[in-house]
Amino acid sequence: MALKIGELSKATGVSIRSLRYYEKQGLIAPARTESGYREYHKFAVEQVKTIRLYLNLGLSTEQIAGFLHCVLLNKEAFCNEVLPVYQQKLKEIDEQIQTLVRIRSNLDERIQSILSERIDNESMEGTNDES
Amino acid sequence: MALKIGELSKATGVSIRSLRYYEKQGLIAPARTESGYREYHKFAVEQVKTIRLYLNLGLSTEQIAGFLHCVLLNKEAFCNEVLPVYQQKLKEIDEQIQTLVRIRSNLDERIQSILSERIDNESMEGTNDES
DNA sequence: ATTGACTCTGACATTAATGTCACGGTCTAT
DNA sequence: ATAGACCGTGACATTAATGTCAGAGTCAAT
Repeated sequence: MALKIGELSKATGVSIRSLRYYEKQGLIAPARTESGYREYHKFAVEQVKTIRLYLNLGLSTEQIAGFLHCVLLNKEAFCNEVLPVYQQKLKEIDEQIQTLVRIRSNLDERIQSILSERIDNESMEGTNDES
Repeated sequence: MALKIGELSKATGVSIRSLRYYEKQGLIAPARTESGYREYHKFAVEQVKTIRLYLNLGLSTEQIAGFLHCVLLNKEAFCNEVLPVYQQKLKEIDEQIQTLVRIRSNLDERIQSILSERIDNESMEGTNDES
């Protein structure tokens, strides 16, 4: 009935290394056999998939730890810790997008500038570069 | 006439630590006094600002090293190494933006979902959460 | 000559999640 | 009981640019 770590890894596609890491970060707390092996209950599969879901949203293990115990039992809307984390993350992502878009524009202008200068000089041959 | 590293740092706003790092990465090669002090010529101010410009475009010191010697002497359009780096970076940035936009949408949906569920339950008091 | 400001090098820290390795114990099938 | 597959912990590596510290040498002004 209980899963060993290798079985959970295969069932979830998450590496053993990462499962141990999640445990150290307080995201999952398997029982132990007498000999020290981790024993995951079958719900752990869903639990790990939930952790992956939040990690894929760009949340840190620390942030996830702040509400995971609640969302595993309730709908997100019932967990007061979730909304502020989402809103904070949304803000960060908007800032990152803004930065990237600004860089993108700059880069694009430079590329267009180079291309147009090359077209201008396409008629004349014999130019060189790369000192 | 020559600048010491502290003077160049003040003139450019770049930390001494970073100036030494740029040197190690092959971006700038100051002369040395007999006693081992770095001696920058006055053009180094512009050179460092150029380095900062490219770093702010998100290029790595390694990428910058690939064309810096050329762009310090010519217009970008004359340096064949520049365009492929720009195009590669543009591609990466577009991918990053796509990823962020996708996460943003997901996050936004979740926030809206939480908010609407809360509005739905606004009339009924006495609910609780945070097991 | 001494002090204070400056410089040198080398090293360790930072971030976050994951990979990988070493060494040793456990379990299972034969 | 023994081989082979599995598991345990702990440690180091990864990335990239920068901060910071320690210990030592240099320079300029007094």
